[in-house]
Amino acid sequence: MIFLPTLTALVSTYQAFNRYASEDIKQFELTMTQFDLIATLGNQPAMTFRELGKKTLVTKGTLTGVVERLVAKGLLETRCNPDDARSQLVGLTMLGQNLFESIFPNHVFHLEKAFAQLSEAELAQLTQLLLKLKQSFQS
Amino acid sequence: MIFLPTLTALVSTYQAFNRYASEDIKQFELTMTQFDLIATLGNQPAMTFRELGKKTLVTKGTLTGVVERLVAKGLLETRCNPDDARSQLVGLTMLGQNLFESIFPNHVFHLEKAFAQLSEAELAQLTQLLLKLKQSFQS
DNA sequence: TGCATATTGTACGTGTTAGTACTATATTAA
DNA sequence: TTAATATAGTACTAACACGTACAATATGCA
Repeated sequence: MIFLPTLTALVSTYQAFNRYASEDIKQFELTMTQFDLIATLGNQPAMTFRELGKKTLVTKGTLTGVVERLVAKGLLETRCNPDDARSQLVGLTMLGQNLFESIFPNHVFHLEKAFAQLSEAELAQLTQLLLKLKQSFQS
Repeated sequence: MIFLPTLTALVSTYQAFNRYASEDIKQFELTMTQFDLIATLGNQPAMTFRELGKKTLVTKGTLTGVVERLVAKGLLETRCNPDDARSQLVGLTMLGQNLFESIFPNHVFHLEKAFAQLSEAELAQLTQLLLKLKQSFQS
């Protein structure tokens, strides 16, 4: 059970990040997942559900609902994919693009403040150790 | 945005852990959160909702439902707290205790296999860096 | 071509998850 | 002792999250 402190640290840090980021995003009436989609689509050409899900780490079943709500808010729009009739392309509307531009830099700055407490070397090491652990879980 | 790789690593490693652990636990018809409660209550005297929530990092609103389902399965039981009429004590039933004893060691071993890919020094360092980051999010 | 197989996204069910409001009970201090 | 305040747990709502099943479409190969 020597790994228990590490496991607890992983889970509690993830939760702390979620709370920290959520608080900032809440003022825009968006959830974390919704913001993640907006951020991923910002300054990018429209992409398929599959690509969007891969980039945001959101599974396709969840994605349907989240996109639905963002379309209802007028922030996203979908259209048929001319290259594949099974799939659709999702992209920001003008409104979504404007929102992205007005809130994204501030949110990045908010996150930067937290991460800045770690040096670049520490960030690199943390990333490397996390990815090594992730590998272990996937093999 | 130098922190982005670290953030992605944090989120994806957390998700990878969840999948890795869930797969093992699914065979017992339990969810991760349910198992977490069983594991926390194993070999322990009954505790209040508050204590249980604190140890498992589950908020009280969520806890009500999770405990409800475990009581329905006959794995947990609640009783009044003689020291405080507002609260209840939650503990394992005999069935829950038996289940705990039969599955907990195997699950620990399953987790150990993954964490064993990192040395003790790496685990310590990872823990330290994660906690430092967590601190940043909380201040 | 035509069939077997894989992929895309939706529908649906169960179970968290967080937040807010609420009731009941404890605690504190005037 | 009473009034103000804090705490424990429940009720409820909205939104994720994941798995499975499904229909429509693509793709591979015989």
